[in-house]
Amino acid sequence: MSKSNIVTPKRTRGDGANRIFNILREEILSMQLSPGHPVDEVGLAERFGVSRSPVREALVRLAAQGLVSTLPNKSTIISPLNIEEFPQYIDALDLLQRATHRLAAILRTDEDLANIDLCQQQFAQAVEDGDVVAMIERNQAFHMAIANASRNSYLGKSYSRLLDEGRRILRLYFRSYNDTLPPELVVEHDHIIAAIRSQDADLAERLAHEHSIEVKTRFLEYMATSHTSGIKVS
Amino acid sequence: MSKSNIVTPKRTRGDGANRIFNILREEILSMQLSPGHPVDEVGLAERFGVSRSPVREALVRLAAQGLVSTLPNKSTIISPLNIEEFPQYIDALDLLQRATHRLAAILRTDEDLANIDLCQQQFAQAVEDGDVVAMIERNQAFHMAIANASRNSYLGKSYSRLLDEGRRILRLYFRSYNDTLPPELVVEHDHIIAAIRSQDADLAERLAHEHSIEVKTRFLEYMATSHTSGIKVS
DNA sequence: AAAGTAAATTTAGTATACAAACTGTATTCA
DNA sequence: TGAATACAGTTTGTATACTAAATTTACTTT
Repeated sequence: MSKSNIVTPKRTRGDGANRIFNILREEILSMQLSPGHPVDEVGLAERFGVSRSPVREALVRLAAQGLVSTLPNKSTIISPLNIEEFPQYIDALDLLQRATHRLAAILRTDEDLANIDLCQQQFAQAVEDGDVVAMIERNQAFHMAIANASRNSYLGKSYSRLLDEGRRILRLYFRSYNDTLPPELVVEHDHIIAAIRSQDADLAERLAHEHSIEVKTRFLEYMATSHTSGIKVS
Repeated sequence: MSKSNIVTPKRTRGDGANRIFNILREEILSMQLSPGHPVDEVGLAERFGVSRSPVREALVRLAAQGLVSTLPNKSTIISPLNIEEFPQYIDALDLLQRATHRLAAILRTDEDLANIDLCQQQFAQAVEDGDVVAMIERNQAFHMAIANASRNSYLGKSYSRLLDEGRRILRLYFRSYNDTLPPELVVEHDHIIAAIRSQDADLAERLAHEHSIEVKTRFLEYMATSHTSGIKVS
């Protein structure tokens, strides 16, 4: 193992498009690339040191997930997030969340519980650190760990898709906390875990529901706050 | 308009990959291309009279929808359908179906109703004709017309995705009818329409649920029938 | 000066060319 | 005879080259 792989980061064949896809996906979901921003194929090709082909494949896959929108014969752009659909989004998320969490309470194995606990630990750490980006990621991982325990890949995939799609909105949502993340978030998760551990399906579903309703309420309140109401204009 | 466009079917630029995607998707969903069957890029390129590039783009998009599976550096194949997950599939479908149909009953406009009626007409025609393939298509269009009336694009997309993913399984399911499609199928749809028209959300949800449960029951019965039980082996 | 049209530039879509990885066969050695 | 390695053939992933569409710019015309 004396071969220095510092310079060459293992550019294995077939990995190019994958790599670009993952990086771009991360950058889009974390809002480093802002919605509506145009995407330049040749620019990306240069940046990643590859040709347009793998870049194109990555973009096609991102488009399939709705993360970028390609206008025919014109530039592709980072998909704008239409915040006016937020209530509908939460409705959908709530439904899938209730379903997966309920099933998880019934079907979870001890291994599932261990997984969920681990995710919760990491989530709590992110909250404590006040690291919003990490926290969103851990939050998603936490709920997906539960969804995986529900033993229904179809629900799991739909739920995962929604969480992904909403990650950018959640990024906005957590701005409402002004970067001081309250420990209540962790406590709620703890309650959900307890319900799943004791296999109380009704409770798990109810907590999941309250969880999403709280997100909805808080976000709408946040959106409703007028930041200019204190300014006299007359 | 004297220009003969018989030979050249309007090969507009930018349409190539799209065209191939749609055709292949249709062929996969209708089971003309059997699950597990390998897909040859150059073969497809020759068949459609294009290069590998648009074929590749189409395949990437099909892969994103789970219709083909690409093994890295090896051939891509038509995704196998794992029938053992059928109960889970129906569970997921049932949930989304209930949700969309309930919301549709509450939020439907008169225009939605007209749409739904139209789809039902075409569905009934396919049943009468005993055209299984057309019927599956119309059935999907019917339920999507309802889902569109639910005014929730997130639920709509998840539901649509499930319907797509399950179309091949439904193809198997309808084999249980031995090509003599019973008019009961049409009647059930009529009941759902009536519930949505009268905006009876509870009823719409219940009927949607019964609809999927019936599919599940019948399919499992069908799968359980032993076609070799009449053969003596000892 | 405003508007319309034509040329030029940019960029997306497609075609082709090349290279790496996998498959299978054959030959060699134990 | 069987296993292992090497070689050939096929195929995927990537690079490059080309074409057409769309936007921009400049020029002409009223």
